[in-house]
Amino acid sequence: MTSTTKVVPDIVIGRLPLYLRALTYLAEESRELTSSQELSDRLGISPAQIRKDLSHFGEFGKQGTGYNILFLSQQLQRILHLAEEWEVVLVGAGDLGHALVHYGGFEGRGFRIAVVFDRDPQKIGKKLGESEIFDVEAMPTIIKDMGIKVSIIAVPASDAHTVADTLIESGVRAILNYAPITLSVPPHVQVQYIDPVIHLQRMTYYLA
Amino acid sequence: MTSTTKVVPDIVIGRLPLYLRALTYLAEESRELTSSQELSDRLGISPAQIRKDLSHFGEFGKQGTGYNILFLSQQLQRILHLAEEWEVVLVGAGDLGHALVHYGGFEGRGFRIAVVFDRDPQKIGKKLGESEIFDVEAMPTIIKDMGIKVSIIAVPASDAHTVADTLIESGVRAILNYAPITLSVPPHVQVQYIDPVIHLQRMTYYLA
DNA sequence: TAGATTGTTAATCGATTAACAATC
DNA sequence: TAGATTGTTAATCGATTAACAATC
Repeated sequence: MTSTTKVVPDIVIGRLPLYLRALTYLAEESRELTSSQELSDRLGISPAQIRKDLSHFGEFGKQGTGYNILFLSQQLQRILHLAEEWEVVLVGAGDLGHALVHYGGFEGRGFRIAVVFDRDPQKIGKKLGESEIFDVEAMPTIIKDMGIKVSIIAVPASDAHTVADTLIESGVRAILNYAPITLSVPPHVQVQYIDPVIHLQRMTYYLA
Repeated sequence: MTSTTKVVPDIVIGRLPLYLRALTYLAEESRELTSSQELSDRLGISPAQIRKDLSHFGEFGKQGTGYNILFLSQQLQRILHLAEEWEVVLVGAGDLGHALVHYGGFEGRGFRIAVVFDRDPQKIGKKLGESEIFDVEAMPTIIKDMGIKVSIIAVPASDAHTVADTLIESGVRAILNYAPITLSVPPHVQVQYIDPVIHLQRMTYYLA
């Protein structure tokens, strides 16, 4: 019998970034303390669940007082491995790629788009954000050299799986996939999906 | 005692668009039939769960044979209210707004960005996609006139809640929110969120 | 001290899975 | 008929919630 390491449920992990985001807004309001009740009001997640989620990782609050906002933020950043900034590789320099590079929301939240690839010769060599656009052919070399572990796929669906395979063989361990396909990846690789149509279709079910 | 209408769990509704997307790819391969096992292989959702999910809405397959791809697609489109195309209002004509308008992925999947708003006088009056960019001040009038029910928020976080409130008072019932804040909305309004950083932070937890 | 709020336990609730009769 | 696969039931598994002792 091997030891059964108590794993924190993935659904709990998925809520931690929401807690962190809410805490960041509270900190901007120059607040010092908060409570599971206040976080609940802001996030629509029950106070009991917030306390239970946090309890998987330690004791971060004080009875009668609540949570110190900066302290809890720091702890969540540590738990989520956001103490240092992750360099991100972006594949796809189309409209979406441009929007992502010019998006200010990565800064201060743990990520920086450090290198961009595309396969279009018209785009290769041009500057995009802090990076030049490189040929996808150069992906394995450059990604390995830079030691990049986090990626964003913003290419058409037809190219996405090939790109994912190349990213993985280049050492990438996390993929944020904007292409509307499910990727098949080995267990050590994390994948998250963003497909706006999936979200819209989920809502229209509830419309008369 | 009021009658307890058996409600289909929201988590089930959330998977239906994935089934529909997979079926669309199968149809493009000119296939006629599929099975819960094949959908499982493509989606990473168990065959039992797929069958159970579908059983909430009727019997769409044949024992020993499986599911007719076009028939099941049609049924899912009907269930999700995608038989007709929804006109969508986009608020925010920045980089993200441009990317969304030029994104080809809405067509044929039930949505069309029919009107765009921004508050920047430099942008108002210019063309974006099939719409002119209108002043956000005109939102209530135009949205009510057009009878639009579905929206996308692509403005900075600081403006997002005001925009959401205006959308709701204009009759919108579904909001896809790209701003990194949780919205507080009445129960008859659906909200879905897209924040790439949340997805990235969820993955880095698993990276050494 | 009185009031507030945590961390945790146990109960409840809900979702997933396994298994199989029905049947194409 | 033999093989395949659905739809459904019951069992299992896991997540959420309620409640409260501990304590700031």
